[in-house]
Amino acid sequence: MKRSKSPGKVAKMADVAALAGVTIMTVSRALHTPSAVSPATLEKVQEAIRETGFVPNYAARSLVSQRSPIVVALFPTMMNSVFSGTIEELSRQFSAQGYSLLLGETSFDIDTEEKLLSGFMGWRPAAIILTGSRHTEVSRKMLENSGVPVVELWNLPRDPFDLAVGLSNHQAAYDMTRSLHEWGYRRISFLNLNYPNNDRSVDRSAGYRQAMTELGLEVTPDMEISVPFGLEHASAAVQQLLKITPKVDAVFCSSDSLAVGVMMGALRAGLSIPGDLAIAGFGNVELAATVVPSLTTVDVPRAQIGRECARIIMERLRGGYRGPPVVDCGYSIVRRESA
Amino acid sequence: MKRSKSPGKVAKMADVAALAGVTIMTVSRALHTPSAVSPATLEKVQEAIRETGFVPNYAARSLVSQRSPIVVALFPTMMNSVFSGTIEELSRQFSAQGYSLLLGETSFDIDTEEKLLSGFMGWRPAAIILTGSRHTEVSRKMLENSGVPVVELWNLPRDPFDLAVGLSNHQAAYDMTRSLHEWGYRRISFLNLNYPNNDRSVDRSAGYRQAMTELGLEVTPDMEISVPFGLEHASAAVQQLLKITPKVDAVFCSSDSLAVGVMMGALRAGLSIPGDLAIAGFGNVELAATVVPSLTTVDVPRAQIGRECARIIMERLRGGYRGPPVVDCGYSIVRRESA
DNA sequence: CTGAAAGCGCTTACAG
DNA sequence: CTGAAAGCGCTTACAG
Repeated sequence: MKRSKSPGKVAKMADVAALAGVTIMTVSRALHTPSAVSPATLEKVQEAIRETGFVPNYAARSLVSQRSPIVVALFPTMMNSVFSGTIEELSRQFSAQGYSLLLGETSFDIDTEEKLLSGFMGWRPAAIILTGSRHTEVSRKMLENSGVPVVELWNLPRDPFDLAVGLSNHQAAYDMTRSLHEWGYRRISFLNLNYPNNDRSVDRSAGYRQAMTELGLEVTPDMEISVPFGLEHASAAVQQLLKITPKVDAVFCSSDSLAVGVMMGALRAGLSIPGDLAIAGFGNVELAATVVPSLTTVDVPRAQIGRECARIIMERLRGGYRGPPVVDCGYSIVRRESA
Repeated sequence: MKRSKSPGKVAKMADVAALAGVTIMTVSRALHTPSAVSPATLEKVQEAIRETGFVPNYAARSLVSQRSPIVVALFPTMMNSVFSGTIEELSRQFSAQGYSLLLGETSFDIDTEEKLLSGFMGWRPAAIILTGSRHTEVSRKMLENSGVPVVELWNLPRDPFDLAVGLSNHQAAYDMTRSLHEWGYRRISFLNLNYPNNDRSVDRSAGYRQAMTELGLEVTPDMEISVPFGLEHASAAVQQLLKITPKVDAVFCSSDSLAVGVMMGALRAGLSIPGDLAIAGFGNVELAATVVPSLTTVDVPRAQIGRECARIIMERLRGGYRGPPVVDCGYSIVRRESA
């Protein structure tokens, strides 16, 4: 082990100041407003910082300045490239502004969300980003007490807690269902995730149903199938799809992950796609364009959602966000081979 | 907006103490050593905490206690379910111990790693988790100065910076190459990621080469192909594979993501798998078992890596890790339809 | 079982 | 352009 264990010798501002022959005030200024320090002094201080390897202590800084460079962001899962795209962008944007992202994974569960939130609250985050708009009462209380900007992602809530950035899941699902109809499919089934507090799922289901009703297409109870998150569940759902009578000719999946699972299950069952069964997804993840057959899906601007979210938070923190509380990033239908 | 903007009214310990009619010392004790407080007082304090919605300020706590409940973890990408599995487990383990994970994404770049590290250092993390064992000089300096446990994941470095948890990528690639040979393949190509500082890639390539040499199989320069991260690049690599003469009968990919990309490119080119081209991956992500044809791959115990990492860090922090600095979590060859 | 004092490492105002 | 003082919200020792 080449490590020289050296506990306690982490440089603090006083060490830098001593080395540079100034007070800590000057070091602090050299860090924050270098223009307010004479060039010669600045040089000395910077040299001392280099030599000591000094990194300011954020705990001390945020305690006294009453501002925290932390933004909390909670997502249902990180195993999904739909969310990863947004996370990546959020991370990039906030890093550039000097903030760190404290990420949490709720597993689609609002009680887990509450637990994570109460743990993260101790950091007095500058802003809080959540997925969806269903939260426990305790969570709402904490968010309210915090007094910081709260952004709900991925949907357009009628009554946002504070701010929201996303798309109309209802409208997108409605459009995709109508598109499938336009492309000639009539017996359209809907495959969903079975998490009750997932407002995206609920809205997509409603959009699907509204379109089906308007189109005069029947939706029997067996046509709406719900499964847990995970490829194998989606793949297994093909057996349920095959039992529906009369036979369905298309399945619209609430996520690309579900759609790929179904596609693989269908291929394995010897079905031809889209001949025997058309498949549509939601999200337009990287795999959707690559898989064979390529996946028809709803493109969600995940990077843009992250960007807009970061933007309105920064504007709010600087005191002046005057835009609408709910930002619509839109979506688009992408037709490929699977439907 | 139902939000009652209420800046500055976040409860602190003094508010709780006042409400409960005790001093902040007693509140602090009620939080940390409830058994040291009389039942009646404890009850009063807990009631006051509930009423005020008090959450302790971690900045203040960690400043005075000189310990931070933050663990920094840097990964090349979060878009990869191989890493997500480890991240999930790390997050679970550390949450249970009262630590928060500060996650960063290096994009396979050690300069980005350095930048993230210097930003996160200000939190005086309790431990630092990195992927791989190539780091810049500046990073090494910072890690050394920090004096905290550093764990390098995903490989078994001969000379770890401090601690390491992973598997032998060299050995695993060697085994897979020999397995492919055993299964009858002779012209085995290797598809890699083209990031120079990715020690996993380098080791896998070396393992492949060693096996090929031992088996007396030729490796011409065109048989080792490198592409950037991203499905489309892997898919496009099929064109290069087809140009190799004499024809290759198998391609061993340095990750499942690459393998799935190649598989899709091959299917699209009308090749039959494994008849025209056998494919093997590395990682055993969820998709590997589901995709058609299912993917032969190297199973990497990603959750176990996270668990072991958390375990040795916690033991070290409690003063007594006496195990080996490098923990081998092993791997296994999983044969499926693609080879 | 409870409390008074000191102080963690910085930044914020205010002087000079 | 530089510095002396106060204090952020807690925990750590030490008294009682």
